[in-house]
Amino acid sequence: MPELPEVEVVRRGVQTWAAGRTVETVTVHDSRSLRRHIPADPTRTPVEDFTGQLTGATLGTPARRGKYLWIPFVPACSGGTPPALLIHLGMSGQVLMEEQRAPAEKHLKVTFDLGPLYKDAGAPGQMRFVDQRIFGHLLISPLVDADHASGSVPAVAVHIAQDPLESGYEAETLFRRLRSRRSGLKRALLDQTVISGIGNIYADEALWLAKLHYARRTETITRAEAMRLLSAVQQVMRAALEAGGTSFDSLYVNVNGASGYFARSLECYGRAGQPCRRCAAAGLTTAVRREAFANRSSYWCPRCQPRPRNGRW
DNA sequence: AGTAAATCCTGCTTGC
DNA sequence: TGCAAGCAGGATTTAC
Repeated sequence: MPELPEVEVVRRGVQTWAAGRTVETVTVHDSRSLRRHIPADPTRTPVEDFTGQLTGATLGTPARRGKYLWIPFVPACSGGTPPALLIHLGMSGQVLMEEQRAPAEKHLKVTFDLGPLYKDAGAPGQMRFVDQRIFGHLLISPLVDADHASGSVPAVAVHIAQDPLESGYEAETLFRRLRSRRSGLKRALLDQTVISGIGNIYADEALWLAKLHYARRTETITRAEAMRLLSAVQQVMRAALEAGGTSFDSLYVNVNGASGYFARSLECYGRAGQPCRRCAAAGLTTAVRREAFANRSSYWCPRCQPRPRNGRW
């Protein structure tokens, strides 16, 4: 559920409340949240290696690409580029700042006890990772230079494409990737190696805004359509970010504990059977439709986003 | 090689 | 009332 805007909200929270602090102790309550952590020391278990590397490390400025969030360790005087703590929220992951005395959440997975935050002595003592469905995960990964990156990215995330809110994102790159692919348009939008940060909800919102059908063949996309789609994606995500990251699903809570996605702002997703708002504004009545798609759902307006008929499947 | 389906996981909702 | 099936979905794994 958390997509780019929600992850960015978490990143900002981490920057405010955790950057510059030292990890004093780490407690792993459920090792499944570390299933993707590969020990740097092969004689250690993932939990031992994870806690060992983190204990005593100082957290730097958090960074993000698409739905991937990572916190580089602050380099020690003795040189070498340190790794980063990578956080992926999956669909139900939360990062919470809590007092140590606060009761454990039902789905608490990892607790980080943090040293003082010098700019704010009242900062909560713990950063917690809570995740009901365990699609999220934490790991420690070395940072490497990616050829298209302005900075460095975790080695485990080098395959992730730039996201549409990165400065200098090239619309032409998206156009070329869509044209060279033989697939449906929404499938391509959800492929994080094509463009990153888009999930099921904002994919439907952006397609609605751009008036494109989700199953439109990517190899027939025109340059103008690709530009229109990218603009729609950026518009939807900027609006979400402005709203503070939203989630009608109470599973998603941002780092400050406030709740998530902005349900009222959704124009299309989840509105099956309800009138398309753009059609309604034009005096027409068209019901939003829902169809099964790749183990989930797609929502679209049959008038605004008609299925292509001219052989462009 | 490139695309698509299957899979992981839990809790809420729906149907019989 | 109770149980079972259905649904939600990000990203990796497996299959074609």
